[in-house]
Amino acid sequence: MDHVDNILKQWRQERPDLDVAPMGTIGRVKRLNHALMRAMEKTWAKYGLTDASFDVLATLRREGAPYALSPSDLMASTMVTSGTMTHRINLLEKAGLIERVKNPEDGRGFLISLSQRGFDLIDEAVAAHVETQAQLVSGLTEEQRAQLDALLKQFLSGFEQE
Amino acid sequence: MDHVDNILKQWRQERPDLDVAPMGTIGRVKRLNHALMRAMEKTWAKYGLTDASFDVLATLRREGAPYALSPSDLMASTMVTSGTMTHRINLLEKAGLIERVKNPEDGRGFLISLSQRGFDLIDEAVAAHVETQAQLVSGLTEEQRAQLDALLKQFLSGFEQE
DNA sequence: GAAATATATCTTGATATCAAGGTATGTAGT
DNA sequence: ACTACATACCTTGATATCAAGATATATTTC
Repeated sequence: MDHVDNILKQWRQERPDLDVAPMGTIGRVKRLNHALMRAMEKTWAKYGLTDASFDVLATLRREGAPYALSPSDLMASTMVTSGTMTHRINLLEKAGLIERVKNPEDGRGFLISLSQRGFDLIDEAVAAHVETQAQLVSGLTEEQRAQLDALLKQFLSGFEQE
Repeated sequence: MDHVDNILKQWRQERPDLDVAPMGTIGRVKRLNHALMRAMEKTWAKYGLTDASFDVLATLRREGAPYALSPSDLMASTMVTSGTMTHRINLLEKAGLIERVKNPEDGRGFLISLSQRGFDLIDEAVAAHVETQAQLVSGLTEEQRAQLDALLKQFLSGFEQE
């Protein structure tokens, strides 16, 4: 009987006409996401990073050499709007972790490129981050984690690239 | 091969020293939450509500008569800070959907109580919301949804009430 | 090659959130 | 009853986000 079970019980009492089973699943996804984010923020903070800045640096780092993407690519990968991405890039540029360079193939745009400092920082931070994540999933067996993964993937497939 | 699979593939190429399997699971929770929230916001907006305002009104509604809780109770239920809850209550009070009444049992505090308009609105909105949620989980069979539910519950149990 | 349309990015203005700290009331220990 | 501490809520200041719209460059159509 967890928090979400209690919510469903209340609704069944008050509104027996509604089928609230999906609310349980969706509610748990929301609460779980919230708890995971809060936990991961602590690790990011140790490197002076936030969800937002880690996200951008990590996206550039895992892309491989030469560690550069356009703002549009970054937006697509991180699910934020253009205004938000501009803001993130401005902050990271001011911090010297990335650089804006003119896109030689498209005069309208830029490429966002990891600086050496940005590379070094994210390479260290991601190792700590992975360790934190391992800790966070340690309540599940490897088999359960894989099973959860498969279900989440199917659930997500209904929303991506449509 | 979804978006998250691609991220993991990139990391395995660039940082084969890291075990990124947990990142896949956690990443899917994040993306799924994002997609679900965006979809549900559309329904809330039809009733002039947001995630925040729906959350408060629904918490009061499902509590049952007399549909009143203290701000502290609401904070505990909705995982936000006191400043955020004060702000939410101010907005809902201004909209005439809730009322602040002095807590007769504790001079420091208030009770937040659903107004008649608030009750009518949330009662209608929650029906539409449940319908939206049914639509959102329709990509899973009932059995899969129940299985996902069980795994999420176990995952969450490591974070709640500790 | 001119006009119409599409795309890439940035700007603006509004909002929600959080962390930290403030004030008032309640509770416990002596 | 007096002191110390705890609790409940609000205020303040900073930040991240989004939606809508602006500007500049590309691309397509005729």
